[in-house]
Amino acid sequence: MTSGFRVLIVEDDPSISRLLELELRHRGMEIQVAADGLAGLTHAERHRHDVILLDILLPVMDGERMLARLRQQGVRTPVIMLTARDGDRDKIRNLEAGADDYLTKPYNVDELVARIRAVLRRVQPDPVLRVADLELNLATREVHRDGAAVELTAREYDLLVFLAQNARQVLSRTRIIERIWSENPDVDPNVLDVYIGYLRRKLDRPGQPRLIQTVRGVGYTLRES
Amino acid sequence: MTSGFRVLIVEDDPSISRLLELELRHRGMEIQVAADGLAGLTHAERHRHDVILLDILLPVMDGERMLARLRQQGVRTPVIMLTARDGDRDKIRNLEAGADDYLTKPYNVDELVARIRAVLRRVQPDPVLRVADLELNLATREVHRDGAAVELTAREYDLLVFLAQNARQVLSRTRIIERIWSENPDVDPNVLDVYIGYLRRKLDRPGQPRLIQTVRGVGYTLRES
DNA sequence: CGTCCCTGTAACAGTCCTGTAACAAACCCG
DNA sequence: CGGGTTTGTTACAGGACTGTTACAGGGACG
Repeated sequence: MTSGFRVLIVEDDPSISRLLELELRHRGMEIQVAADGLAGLTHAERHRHDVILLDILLPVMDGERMLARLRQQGVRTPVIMLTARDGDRDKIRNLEAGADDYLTKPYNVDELVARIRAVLRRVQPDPVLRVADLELNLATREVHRDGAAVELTAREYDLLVFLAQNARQVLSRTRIIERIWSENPDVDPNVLDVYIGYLRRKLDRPGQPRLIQTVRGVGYTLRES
Repeated sequence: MTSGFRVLIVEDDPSISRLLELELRHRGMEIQVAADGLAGLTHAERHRHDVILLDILLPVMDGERMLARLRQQGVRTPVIMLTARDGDRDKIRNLEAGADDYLTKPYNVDELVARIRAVLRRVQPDPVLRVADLELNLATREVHRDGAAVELTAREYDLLVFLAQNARQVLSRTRIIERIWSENPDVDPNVLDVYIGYLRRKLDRPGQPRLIQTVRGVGYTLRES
């Protein structure tokens, strides 16, 4: 599977980019789209992608120049060129500019996916939930805060996952308790405060902003600032 | 976290729609079913759904036409196409008509649920209430005035939301108190003035027009000028 | 069968919100 | 202009809500 991969599509024809977007998203990838070379460059600099699909013919800044700039700035994200042209000369130029592969029109989606996989040649990453500098590996149940491993008990972990899955949302005390203590829905509600306390003690280092915020009279929320 | 979502299924084969209905309802979603495109269109126009599952092959009006009409009328509800066909041509056409994802037969319910969640996650922006330069994020309970974050207590927030939900309307003092102090309906009515004062102190910067207006002898109203 | 650690309860401490009260200001109307 | 009514402001005490710690029971595991 290819799920979890972040793909940047730089393509000015919406009917093509939209199709690619849908297809790749359908296969579980996260997609961003840029409609010209400059926007693509900005995107690529600001975010980390696993692969970039780059059309040659683009307004504002063409694919070749964009690629050249990108490499010049040390961005090594693999690039697959999308092109109508099929001449050897162009292929050579693209590869010299730092492309990793290319695909000629008309695009066959299955072939494209195969090439993406080939280019990545990476193991499927575990599903990871990230909020600020918190990382929850949902496959291994490992937890890291600011790179440091954190050991959690089952209850603590479930609670943290629920908070992280609803990051930024304010979750009411009752909703959290219903969800995390569903086997025994009328536990002493104070147990929630206790476990929030456990999590804070394990997650927050003095000096860092505290990750779990109290919203007095309502509940709790997990957020950055 | 799919509970509470409203799903419209447009599918003419009862054995399929019934199965989907049971499965999704079992997961806590609210289901409506329409058996042809025209009925589906009517449903979709009359009610608000969180996602529409749309079969391509339908009597009376096929899925593509229904989708096109829907989009034409400005309905932006996410649509997942259910289809037996798997050709690129069809995909392109659906995409252009405004579909958000698709699923090919035979349907796997878990996959369908995953796609529903994905679509909801992608599409659903936080519900935000805007009045003039005031922004209330009802999901995160964040409040901004003219871009600046404002910290409110629970009572203050509830009061402001009520005012904002009825912006421009003049709300009588009794109505506000009945609503916001419903647990204890015979508080000293002065408490309302006090809390209006708190809100003004936090929301208004000297120089800005004051957001909450007094309507003497009646109550208060939230409006622009 | 024993140990260890997780879990939930309980009791207490601390914080911050809330509503009251008293007074000041603004407004209305004669 | 002046009295009366309505609204605004401030200070404050009580209390609701949250945080913390200690501990007993019980389950998992060897």
